[in-house]
Amino acid sequence: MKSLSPEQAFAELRKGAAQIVSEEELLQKLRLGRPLIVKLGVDPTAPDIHLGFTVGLQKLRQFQDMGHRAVLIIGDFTAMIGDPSGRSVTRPQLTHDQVMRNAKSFQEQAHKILDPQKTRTVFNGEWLEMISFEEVIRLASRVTVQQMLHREDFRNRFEKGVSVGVHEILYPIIQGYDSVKIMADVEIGGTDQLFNILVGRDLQREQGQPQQVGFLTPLLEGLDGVQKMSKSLNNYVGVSEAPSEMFGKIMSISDKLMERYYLLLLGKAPPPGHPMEAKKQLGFDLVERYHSREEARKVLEQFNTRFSEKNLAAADLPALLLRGVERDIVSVVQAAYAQGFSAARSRGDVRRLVEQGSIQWNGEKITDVKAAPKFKEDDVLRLDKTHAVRIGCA
RNA sequence: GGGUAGGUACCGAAGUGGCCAAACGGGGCGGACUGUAAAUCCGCUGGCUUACGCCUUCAGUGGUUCGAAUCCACUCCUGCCCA
Repeated sequence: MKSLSPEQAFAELRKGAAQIVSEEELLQKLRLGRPLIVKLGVDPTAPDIHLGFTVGLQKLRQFQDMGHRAVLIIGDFTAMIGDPSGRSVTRPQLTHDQVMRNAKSFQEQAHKILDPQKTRTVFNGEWLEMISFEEVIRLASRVTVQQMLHREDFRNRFEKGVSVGVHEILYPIIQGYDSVKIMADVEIGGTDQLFNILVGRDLQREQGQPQQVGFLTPLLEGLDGVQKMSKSLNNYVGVSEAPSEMFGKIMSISDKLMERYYLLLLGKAPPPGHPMEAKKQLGFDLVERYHSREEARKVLEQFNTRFSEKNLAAADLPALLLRGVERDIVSVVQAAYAQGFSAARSRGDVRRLVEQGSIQWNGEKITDVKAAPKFKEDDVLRLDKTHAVRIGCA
């Protein structure tokens, strides 16, 4: 990979890009023959990296493999503001403590994709914490309110009468300043980052630096297939999720969405054949990538036993210990969610599940909330479509 | 700072003294049908309770009242217009 000509490298990099600002400039930079400084920023507003963010990370890795210098910027400072991009409401601001906790796990997860040896990680609080207000004003004078209002997210809010905080208006400037600080040649970001990246270019020019190239990757839709994948919408797949969950979430996406995932995550089209088979393959590949081939095999096998053959008895299920649990069905189911899946369900909620026929004991439906089956070891208790437990020694 | 309109459950939005745990829509959850797909149909959607019922909730605090999401006072927050 190292001996690519600039043109070849450019052609490789361009694959999977939504937009490059500008293509000519990127090519020129590649022709310089020196390692480029490639920036990818992330605000550790949540402790998990999800598949959506891996799109940019993978692109960064590609640059890295070509001998360029990857700089991962952890926005410990900016996370406290919250990127307003694409948001219809102001983000909650986080405390420094929360941010630092998130940053740590974030870095670990990013290294699943990046080459840790060759990645420079910096925190933007390093320079932003000591910036003077005078400097801020000077930077702010580079951007106009009109420019900000051209952004769809701000404009929408403005027109709908939803508040837009001044700190949010400052956000792109701060992000742009990061580019100045690390002298970025390229900044990678989702298409929603266009504006922020352009501000970075402005600020660099003002400082007499060469302007960074904006490298925009497509935004990956979340599990709902509509909105972009994000933690706050709870439509994400985290890279450090358990294999079975990761696989399960992939199996639940629509066929249409599967095509997007193939394209953006694996860089290819789904294989021909039954969409379900293609989806299993996708799930397998992703589990293999973020866990191991072994885990992927196991999870696929489990899925086939559990869902394709519907053989709950032979499936690998979390154990439920009944010691100290009231034996009425509602209590048992409630304990099963809590023990097996650390998912709390209220009694009323569980009662509803029972009444609506979701609960099965060894394949037998239980719809009476007053039932108290005589559970014995190895009994299988189905909780809902995707959750079941096996009774353990009591 | 002045004027004015608002703050209701996950979100949007009704309700303006008892019939309100609060219409309706979205989302979510469960079921049927499937391929943990889509579409469709049915049900559920504050907590505790087998149930009668009880408890907590309509920005916050304190009042009025037999009774308040609804009335009054003050406080906090937001939009719009003016300065």
